[in-house]
Amino acid sequence: MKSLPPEIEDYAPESGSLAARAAASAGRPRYLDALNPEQRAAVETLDGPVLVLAGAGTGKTRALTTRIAHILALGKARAYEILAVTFTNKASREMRERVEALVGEGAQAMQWLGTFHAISAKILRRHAELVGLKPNFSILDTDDQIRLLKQVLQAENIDDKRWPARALAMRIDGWKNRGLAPAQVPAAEAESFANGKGAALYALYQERLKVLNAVDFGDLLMESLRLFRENPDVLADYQRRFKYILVDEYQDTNVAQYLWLRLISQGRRNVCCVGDDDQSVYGWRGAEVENILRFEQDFPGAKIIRLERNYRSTGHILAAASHLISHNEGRLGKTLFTDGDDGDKPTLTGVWDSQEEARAIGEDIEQLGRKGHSLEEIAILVRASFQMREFEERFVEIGLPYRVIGGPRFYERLEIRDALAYLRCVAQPADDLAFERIVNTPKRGLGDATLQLLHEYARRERVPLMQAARFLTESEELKPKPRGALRSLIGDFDRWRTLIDAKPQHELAELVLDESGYTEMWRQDKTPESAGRLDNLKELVRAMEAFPDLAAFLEHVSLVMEADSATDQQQRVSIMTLHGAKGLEFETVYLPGWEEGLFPSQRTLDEQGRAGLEEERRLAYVGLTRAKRRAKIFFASNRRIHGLWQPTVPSRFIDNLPSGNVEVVEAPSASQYGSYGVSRFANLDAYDSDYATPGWKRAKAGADFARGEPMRESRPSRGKQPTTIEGEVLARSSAAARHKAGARVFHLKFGPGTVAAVDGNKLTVDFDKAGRKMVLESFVQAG
DNA sequence: ATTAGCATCCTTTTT
DNA sequence: GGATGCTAAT
Repeated sequence: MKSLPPEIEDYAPESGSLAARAAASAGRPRYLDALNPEQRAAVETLDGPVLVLAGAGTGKTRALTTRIAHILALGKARAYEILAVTFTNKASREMRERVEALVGEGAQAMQWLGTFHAISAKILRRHAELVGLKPNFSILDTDDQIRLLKQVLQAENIDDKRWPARALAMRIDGWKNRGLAPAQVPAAEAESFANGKGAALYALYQERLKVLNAVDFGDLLMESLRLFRENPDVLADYQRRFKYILVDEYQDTNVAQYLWLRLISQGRRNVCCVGDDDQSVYGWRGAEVENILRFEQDFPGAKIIRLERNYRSTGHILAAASHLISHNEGRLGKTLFTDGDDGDKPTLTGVWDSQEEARAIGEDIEQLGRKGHSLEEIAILVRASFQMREFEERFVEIGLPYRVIGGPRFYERLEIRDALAYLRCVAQPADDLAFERIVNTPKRGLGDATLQLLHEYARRERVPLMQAARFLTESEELKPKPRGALRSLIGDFDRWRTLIDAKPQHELAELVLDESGYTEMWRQDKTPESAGRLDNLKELVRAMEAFPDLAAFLEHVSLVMEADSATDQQQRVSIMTLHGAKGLEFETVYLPGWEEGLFPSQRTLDEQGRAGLEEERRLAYVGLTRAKRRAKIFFASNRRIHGLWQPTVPSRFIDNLPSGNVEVVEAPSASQYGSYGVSRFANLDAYDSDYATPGWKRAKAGADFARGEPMRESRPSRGKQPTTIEGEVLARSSAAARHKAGARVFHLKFGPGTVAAVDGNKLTVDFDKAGRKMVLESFVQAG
């Protein structure tokens, strides 16, 4: 077996060393003074499994980073003997920075600090051959993954209209999240795709990945799991190596990650997981709250430490958030408290539509700005990214500087992906997906026909496309023109490849992009974006300088798809999704779009039922607890969905707020826009009554009425709701109860039709005019 | 082989 | 209302 490199360059005092003893004898180290008793327990309880339940704003990261510093200071382990896993790149960067702040350069040696995916990739590269890969395997992103699946579907003659590659990708991801190899997929689920071919397609896809010497995100976990299971000696080595293991955001781990962690921690069992069950918001991508709820069973003898003292928010905000989240069942339960002021009550404002919402929030922010508040301390947190546009448009109009966080990412841009495909072809000649992407970009006269030929040959001879191309240019099978183009392309790649070791990677990249004609292509392009694209390419080349070599850069790119080089000094308001806001805090937080269907998301409700509702509520909790001093909730009575204006109903989460801690506020200068919708809420007396007052109900009924077709079948009438949870309607329109085969329905776009089949929330409908379509149940009304 | 025009899908959330 | 992917026309 392959032994691990020695890493002797890292220094940390041996446990018995002078330095360690000096530190110990100096009494309590200074960094412990900054902690409260619970945090200190989280830091000092080093041996055995520990679960730290850290509520929002309770100093979780501080506890975690101090714990690392403590381990290092006591000499219990060296930096490279600590495994510290986070969920996002953002979190691991922050952790590294903060450990560095505590222990200085020592943090540099934390080479096992990173995301589950990054660490898995690192391990996998060291032992690639044991799982049938070469050490330079490519990591495919979602886009590549779908393109590959498309090919698999095509090869199997499966209609990818009826069975879209995207849907298959989601299923496969789901299986991988649950740690299921193709053979382990439950029969019932395997059946459910393409008439029972689900698992078989999964298996074929895995085969293709191996041929391509590639893995997808899920494989990073799956393959390292397999590596550990099939090679106990390798596993034992890592078990021995990691003297202390820390896991951040434990509530977000999926089954595969849990299994991975359990394997790797069985050695010394010094595992410390930090998390908050109330902030578990990634269930949709396989996170299992159960993991954290079950911790004590999984790690017998575990100590549980609760951090409940909140340092972030004022009293009313905390009260509102706590009351909201108390509507969830299945919590471990924490009671956050603060010694601080009550502060301002969170506000609740109703507006006519989403445009007025943007207008009102824009004005409110301007007002704060005039009062001297920093825009950096203001954020707008939305449920879904399409909500952002309205704010952007409005803010551009009024000249309010803003920044969208988590928007289209640098490495997802077309030109960047193309450039990377070139580099991947240079570094990893077997990377067919990359090759395919750029064979004809810029245009070289290598179209479908040529590619078809390449594919045939590659398939027959079981070689990568690049090699197929090489052979074909030497035969007579190609017409002269494509043959020449292909030959010169191959020649280029061969030449570039000889330069890998001769030139710094950023210079090589520049050369490749120029010689391939790629930059020229954009220079010729006259569309308005082309200049920006060229800038991005320059930026890419510049970013490469910081890496030791091309391979290291490509690794970084596949795993850390982000780049925020915007280093301007101007203050900006942040616009981001609620998911993206997790872990952040702001003085003032705007929470727009609290409407049924949008938040909670109808889709989540339809697909996940009660678990989905609770997750949405946790998201609301996350949103509220981001606010330090001001939280401002908005809901609109009308919103444009799929280009059509639809009346909306205030979110049930508004009913979950404690009326005593919330203030109902009229939108600033709303009347000038003739918004009669607002006044209803202004009249609502929220002080001495709950929201379930006659006034509130009237307000809601008003929204119903605005729907135009008063109380028709478009919504289930009160009283015979399909599913009820804690007195709440789960799904405003649950398919099962509403439409049966044969029923007449009406669809806004397709018109009247007859239901042919029902599949969960999807209906197959024979429309009178539009023919047979599969539509979401929520888009049709009984008709 | 390339392009323009048309149809269709969609809209969570991310490693 | 918008992007993406396909078909049909050049």
